[in-house]
Parts: sequence; structure tokens; C-alpha cells
Amino acid sequence: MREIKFPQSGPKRRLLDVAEALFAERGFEAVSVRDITNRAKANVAAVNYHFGSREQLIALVIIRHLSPLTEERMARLETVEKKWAGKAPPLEEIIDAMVRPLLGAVRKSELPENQTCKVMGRIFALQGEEFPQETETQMQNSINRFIRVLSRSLPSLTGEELHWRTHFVLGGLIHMLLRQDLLQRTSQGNSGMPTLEATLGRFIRFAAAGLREGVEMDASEKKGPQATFDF
Amino acid sequence: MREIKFPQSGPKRRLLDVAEALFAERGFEAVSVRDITNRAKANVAAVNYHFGSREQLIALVIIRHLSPLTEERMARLETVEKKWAGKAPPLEEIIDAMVRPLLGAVRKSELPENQTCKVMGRIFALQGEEFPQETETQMQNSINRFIRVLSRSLPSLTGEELHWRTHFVLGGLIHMLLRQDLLQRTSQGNSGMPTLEATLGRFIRFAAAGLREGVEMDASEKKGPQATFDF
DNA sequence: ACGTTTGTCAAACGAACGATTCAAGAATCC
DNA sequence: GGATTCTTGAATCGTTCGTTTGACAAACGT
Repeated sequence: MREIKFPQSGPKRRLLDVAEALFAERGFEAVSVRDITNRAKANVAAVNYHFGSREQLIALVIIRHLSPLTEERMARLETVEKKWAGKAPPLEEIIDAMVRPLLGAVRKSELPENQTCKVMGRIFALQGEEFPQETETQMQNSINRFIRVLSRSLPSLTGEELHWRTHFVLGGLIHMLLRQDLLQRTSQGNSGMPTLEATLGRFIRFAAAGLREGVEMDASEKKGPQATFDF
Repeated sequence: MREIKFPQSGPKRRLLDVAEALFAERGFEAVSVRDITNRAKANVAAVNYHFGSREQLIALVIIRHLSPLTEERMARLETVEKKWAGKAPPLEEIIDAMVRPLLGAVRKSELPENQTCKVMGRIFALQGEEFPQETETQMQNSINRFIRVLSRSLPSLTGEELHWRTHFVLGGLIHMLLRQDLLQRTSQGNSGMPTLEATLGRFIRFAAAGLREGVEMDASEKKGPQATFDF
């Protein structure tokens, strides 16, 4: 497992950023190396020189986002589990651990918010063959870990039921990321404008309610910290 | 608005079916006319002769599914609204009206279940420009109508909140359709095997719970007909 | 100062794409 | 059965694709 260096400046970095912008706009398969090099005002050969091939460039864009995201997700899940040592954590905290890292990624990125969201959504929406091999399992492990933690808080659900509900949640998240721009402009008054935060908060409450459907909870965890949830 | 004739047999119908199978497997953009005509054992010119262009073939595949689906959705919504004349219908019935037509479409089709689901999911996942113009608005109207009916049953939600929750639901539906094959083979024992029905039932309960989050309901409609829901 | 590395460039490669053409063939109608 | 219309076949059009090449120049180490 070799370390990957991401250029912080220079034409290589610019190619990465331009590629990401185009991927966000049109999707991975709909962008040609000529599209990228044109917008970046570079030569056609630049992509193959710097990245070896179009596919490796795509893989790099994916890894650049997915890798730190998965890392923080795992760390947050661990923290939540430790905090409730043995006890079943509230659903909201579990979902938060999976979702909040997105906010951090958007903040950290110098690129526009919408663009980062879209490319994330496109990454999550990838299926089997279109995934860079190693990345696929990274994504799968995230989900499996997520399900495992959830199952402790929803012991009355069968594995199959939980599996499906988890994927309903994941689907909602993907759709939110991909359509965020379309729905957000409907949002009147960008007054405070932490709209992504607000949306993620909405999503967490929605997902938790859906996951919880039909299961009765202990008084201790019922509704959990929902009222004071800090999104 | 001219009527569209769908061939029930002959090579034209075969091209449509083969195209649909390939679209389900790889997505619309990833399929070339040569892929289609090869598998259909037809000449390369066949697509352009019968359908005018690749794009029109895609549009026809989309319309063939989307059009009857939207029709039945609207009819069912109307029925539900009439049944509860004035009163707010239970969420489960509203979602059912939007989702059950999928089951009918799968049943009616002679093509494999997974394939029909996938192509449906791919259609729902289409964005703006990649949509056949007229079809886009048809889809939009479905959603808006859906939201309008929902809003009567969830009067305490702001428009924005309802908008988002609706799209979380839609995202879950899309993801379910696209990944159905992957998740279904995990399902142990295809004993009774109405797995799609079961999944749609799961989805309805999940979505209803998510939509209902944080709103208190009248005793009359609380939990509605959930226990006896016939999925 | 010189050889090596590193980056950029225009040009071209073969392959695949959607689409068109035109002639031969099948089906249909009078 | 001959004329007309519909359907196929092979060949080819002009593009665009990802990738490769070789020439050229700046930057670097020694």
C-alpha cells in the first residue's frame, strides 16, 4: 500500500482541479481528456504525461476525496462507539458520524461547494466495474462498518431489513448530493446560508426516523439527543 | 401531442428490447448503436432506419416505461385523494400510489425483473440535459403532484422541509432500483420469492417514517393502515 | 560548460463512434 | 405478375476518442 502524493500547486494540480470540475458537471464518463486539457489550457498529452492515463486521473480524483472521507468516518464511528461503551448509540449520532465528514471535506476544499458535493455524489453512485479496484472495497467496508454499528442500536431488525434500510439511506444521501444545486436555489433567502449544514441536519433526522420505523426504543435512547442536535 | 405506436413484434421491437437490456446493464451513454445491433444480429444501419437516430431510440425506451408509469401514478393518486375526500390520506397510501405502479410495470414486461428495475432506476436518475425534453416535464409533474398531496398530510412541515424529504425518498427509491440485483442475491432462501414486493413494502414503511419525523399526527391517522398494509 | 532530467508542444496514430449512401432483397398492393 | 413500398446489407463518411511520438526548451546537478 504505497503512499500517494497529491500536488498542492503547479499544472498537475490544476489538471486535477479542472478534471474534478468537469466530472462534477457531466459525470466521469462524459468528460474527455481533451475537455480537460482545453479548459486547463494545457496540451492533450498533458494528462497522459502526468497521470499515465485518463483512468488513472479519474482514480486519483476519486481517491483524493474518498480516502480522507473514509478515514474520518471510521474515526468518528470509533469515537461514538467508545463514548457509549457497550451501550447502543443513538441513531442520530451514528448517521452523523457517516455524514458530517462530508461537511468537512466541502469546507476544506478550495473548490465551489456545489461542485464538491456533486463529485462526491457521483463517486458514491459508482457501481462495481466502474470503480478503481482498491477503492471499491474501501467503500464497501465503510458501509459494512456502518451497518454493523447500526445493528447494535437496532437489534430487533433482521439483517436483511437493516441492509435494505441502510441502502435507502445511502440512496437518499447520494440523491441529495447530486441534486443539491437544483434544490438549493429554491431555498429562499440565503440569509444565514449554512444551507448544506441545514440539509445534512434534515437528512440525519429523516434517515434516523426511517431506520427506526417500527422498533420501540428504550426510554433512555428514545429520540436521543435529537432536540439538541447541533446541525 | 401525437400518439406513439410501440411495435409488439418484429425486428423493431427486438431492437427496443435489446437496447433496453444493454441500457440496464451499462447505462444509456455507455451503449453504442453497434453494441445494440450486434446483440440484435441486425445491421448497423437498422437503428437509424427504424428510429431516426440513437437519441430517439433512447427516448423511445424511456417513454415506453415512463409514460404508462406516470399515468398509473396519477390515477392512483387521484383515487387515494377521492377515497379520503378532503381528509389527509395516510402517508403510506400516498407513497404506495407512487411506488406500486413499478410493480405492475415489472410484471407486465416480458423482460427480466432486474433489468426492468435497473432501467427504471436509470431513468429516474437522469438529470436535466440528458432527458428527452418532453419527458423531463412529465417526470417533474409527477414529483410536484406527489409533493402537493403529501403536503396535505404533513401540514406542519415547511415547503422547503417537505421538498427535501421528498427527494430523500426519491433517492432511496432510485438506489433501490439500481442495486436491487446486488442486494437481492444476499437475500437467503428465495422461498416465497416475491422479493420485489417485499422490498417495496419495506421502502414504503421506511419512507413514511422518514417523512413523518417530528410531526405529531391525529389519532385517526397515526400509524394509519400500516399494520394491515398489503405489500 | 555539458549531460540529464523534466515539462510542453504540435502532429499523428489506430480505433470506435453516429450517421449516410446505395444497391439488392423481401413484402405488399393493384 | 409487375410496380411500388418497406427493409436489409456492406461500404464509407467525417468526427472524436485515448494514447504515442519526437522535437524542442527550460531547469538542474556536477
